[in-house]
Amino acid sequence: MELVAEHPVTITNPDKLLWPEANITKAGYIQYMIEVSPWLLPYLRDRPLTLIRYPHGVHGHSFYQKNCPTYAPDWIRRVPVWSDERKDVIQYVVADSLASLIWLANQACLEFHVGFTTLVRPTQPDSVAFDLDPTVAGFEPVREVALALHGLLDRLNLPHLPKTSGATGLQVFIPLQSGHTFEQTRIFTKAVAVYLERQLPNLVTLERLTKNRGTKVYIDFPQHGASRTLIAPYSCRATKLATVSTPLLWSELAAGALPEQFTITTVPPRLRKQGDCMAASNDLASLREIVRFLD
DNA sequence: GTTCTCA
DNA sequence: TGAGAACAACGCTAA
DNA sequence: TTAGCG
Ligand SMILES: [Mn+2]
Ligand SMILES: [Mn+2]
Repeated sequence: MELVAEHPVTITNPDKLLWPEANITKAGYIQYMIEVSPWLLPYLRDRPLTLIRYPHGVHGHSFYQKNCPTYAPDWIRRVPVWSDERKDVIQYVVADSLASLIWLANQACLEFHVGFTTLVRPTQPDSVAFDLDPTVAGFEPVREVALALHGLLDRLNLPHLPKTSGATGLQVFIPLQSGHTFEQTRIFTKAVAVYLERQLPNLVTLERLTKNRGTKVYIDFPQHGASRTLIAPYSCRATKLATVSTPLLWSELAAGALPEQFTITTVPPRLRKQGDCMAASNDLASLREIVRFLD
């Protein structure tokens, strides 16, 4: 089976079930990519990809892939990035077209993870994210912590919005003006996390050891770092329900939205009807004043 | 999913 | 001819 | 330094 976008792509095993419980085949996954590409591609632009591949579906063996396979067609964009530890360059894939998305989907890349910088300004984070991870099943504590964080960021007059991770937690993003450093964002994220832990001691933990977290929500503020990544907005997750990392309105979160409501099936019609609430706001934050005060 | 290597 | 392996890796932070 | 984490 062959699909033609900017380039022709041969689809192998289009009927293979990648998400059996959700009844999503590879062809269905590619259809999702085609439908959401206008909203997904902007979040992948100029960002080296960390991919997670599931060649035999979400229940099969998986592996991370950073280096672009040598057999990829030459129109797949590769960007060399030096890796200190490996003492070599990694040829990262950067998705710059629908055809790239389709080719990666055929490779069973189910998850697309990206960092906080782009190739345009590789040392400057263009957003801050608070990663809220529940320790035990149940979304209500996550919602409660997120809404408290919302109140705080509102009082600081910083633009921000939530997105489901597609797994069990939530991320709160602050889009930044250009010119910030990771040193500044580290000071800020840590101060906010410590503040929330004090404000909600029964609900929030900053404890690194899982066994010491009890049933609290872990504010994973170290996840905001130079070489760290988070699931990209509108990327699928390798979950039973084929959930999607989905930006939400605060009103939706306050009204009881749940991560499992946003899936490969529900997200395309949502985007067609309501558009992308993350793209809708173009307000950028400056942390300079707050960081100067904290420092 | 695809390629490569070793039986 | 076919089975099996490889396909990432690092900063953070507490101890 | 390393251990444990994501
Ligand atoms: Mn998370
Ligand atoms: Mn996390």
